[in-house]
Amino acid sequence: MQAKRNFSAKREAIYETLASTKSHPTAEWVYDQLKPSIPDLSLGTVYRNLTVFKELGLTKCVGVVNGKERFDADMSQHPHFVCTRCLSVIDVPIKRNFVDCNIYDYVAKECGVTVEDHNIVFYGFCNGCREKQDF
Amino acid sequence: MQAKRNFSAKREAIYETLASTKSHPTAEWVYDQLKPSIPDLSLGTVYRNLTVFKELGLTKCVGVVNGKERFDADMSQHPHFVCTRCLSVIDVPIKRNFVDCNIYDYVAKECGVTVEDHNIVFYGFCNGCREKQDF
DNA sequence: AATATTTTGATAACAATTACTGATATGTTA
DNA sequence: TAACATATCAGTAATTGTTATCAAAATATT
Repeated sequence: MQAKRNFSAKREAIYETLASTKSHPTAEWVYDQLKPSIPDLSLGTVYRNLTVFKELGLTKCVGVVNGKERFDADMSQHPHFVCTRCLSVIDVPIKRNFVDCNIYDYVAKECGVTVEDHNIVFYGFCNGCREKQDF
Repeated sequence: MQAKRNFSAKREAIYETLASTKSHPTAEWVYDQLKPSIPDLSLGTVYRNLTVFKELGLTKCVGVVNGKERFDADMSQHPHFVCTRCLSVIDVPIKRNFVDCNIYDYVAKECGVTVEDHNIVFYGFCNGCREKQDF
């Protein structure tokens, strides 16, 4: 369990909303979730705090889907699947990492760079979308 | 060698610009490259044709870096490295694919989806950026 | 040549995100 | 407690990458 942070009520609410979903939401989705219970919440505040969380290493961006940044509070290294039909983003559960330090070293050597992180995204369509449509 | 396509002069020029660079440029970079030799080129035309190429399967988007879409005419499956300092995008050369059909099957089964494509991106800093700055 | 189709430049529209500003809340110090 | 400094915020304006519109120009077709 993480030590209590002295976040403002709104910052805490934004973080909790992000931490309690696996939907990898957009900033606007977080805003829409909280607006009913926090009527004076501003969309700018959501954006501002998502940036704060990124700086604090509490969240990361899992990519830009259809022009919208998608956020994740699950900082464990795991790939994602993006349904190119409904644009949902799904965690790919892994037993152990697809990508290990050897690959970082390989990329470092091949490209003449220092590797700090990586991101794996699969694309396709989810079963919900297959049922709805014929391909 | 690819058969001659009956592309318009501008479409051809845009494609050639993209095909002859490994910089994974933005739409605007392509525009800036061509503007001197094609003074009446419009930025909209570049965007329009980049979309056409995507539909024709001639190019793909390698991701969105700092809010800008980065394009690649190299359709072979290969990972990319993004320097988070200078935002350059570098091809990672591979002998054989990191990700094979077995992994597609694995993701399909674990997530209940159909996998059509994937994208691997490494992040870090390139040697140029290391030399310029102390970290 | 007459007509249809494609492509284009210029511009406006759009949408996601960021910047700004003054107000409010919170923390600190004495 | 009061006085001050700092952090956070709402509301709005500005910015920016991208897309849509539309009439003109180029090209293809008959």
